[in-house]
Amino acid sequence: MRPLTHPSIEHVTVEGILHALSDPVRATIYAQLACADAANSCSAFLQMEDRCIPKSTLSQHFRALREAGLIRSERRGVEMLNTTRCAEIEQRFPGLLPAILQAHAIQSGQSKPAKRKSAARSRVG
Amino acid sequence: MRPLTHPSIEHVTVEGILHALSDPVRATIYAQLACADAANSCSAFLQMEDRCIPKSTLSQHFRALREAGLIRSERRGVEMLNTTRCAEIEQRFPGLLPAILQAHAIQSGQSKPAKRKSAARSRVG
DNA sequence: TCCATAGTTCGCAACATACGAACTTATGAA
DNA sequence: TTCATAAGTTCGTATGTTGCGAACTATGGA
Repeated sequence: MRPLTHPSIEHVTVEGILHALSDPVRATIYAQLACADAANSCSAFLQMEDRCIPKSTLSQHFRALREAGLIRSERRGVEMLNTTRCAEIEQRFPGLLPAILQAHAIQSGQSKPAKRKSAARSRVG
Repeated sequence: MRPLTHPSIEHVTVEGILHALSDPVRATIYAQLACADAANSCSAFLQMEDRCIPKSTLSQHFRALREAGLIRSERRGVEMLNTTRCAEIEQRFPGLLPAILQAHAIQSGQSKPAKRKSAARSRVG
């Protein structure tokens, strides 16, 4: 079992970030991590939106996010705590992650402003 | 030969956009189209940054961009004119494309601010 | 018509992904 | 220590995706 590897922020690439987040499962995981207060374990995502993800697949997804530089994972006893590297990436690629997260929110309809009197494409931003 | 198909803006997805732009060749093509005044033909990209792209590969890349909703292509005589659908996408996913393009620019070192008085994190990437 | 140019499609090899099975690591109980 | 359990990882394989040369289609001109 090789140890967890995290790229330094210098080695994080735009292509890597986009590719990692172009998968709907990974995008969902990342979005949840991004808006979570505390770190999340992997197994918190075994069931997502009425869908079951196999453990092995989930492991690969976390590795993809980790190797893209999007999250940081550390072993904590028997489980793993995952946190986003938002701040670092924001510094390197300002505005990139917020824009992607917001786009995902818009697409999934989470960003409806609760009241839409004139349907004027009012989004979260 | 099937006719060119363009998804309606409603069917454009974030995942599709991210996946399309996660390829460095496509990202470069898109960036060039985005900052071009006039529409570009496909063959304008047969040679990019000291690298030759086969015609068939280029065709696939353009199809990928088209089907992701990123560009619009129309036959113009013997060639094809490609333009970005920036405005539509900006309306649907505000800020997404500018952020991605800027991130690519930062990564490729194109976005050095011309003056960097304190050498503040000004690395090529 | 024939020819040249600009792109597309086909076919195959190489690479990537999903997932069950088997494995490693950590923790607690006997 | 040994067994059991839980959380993740790695392996093997079936299935998808991608890159590219060869053959094809469509348009315009002589």
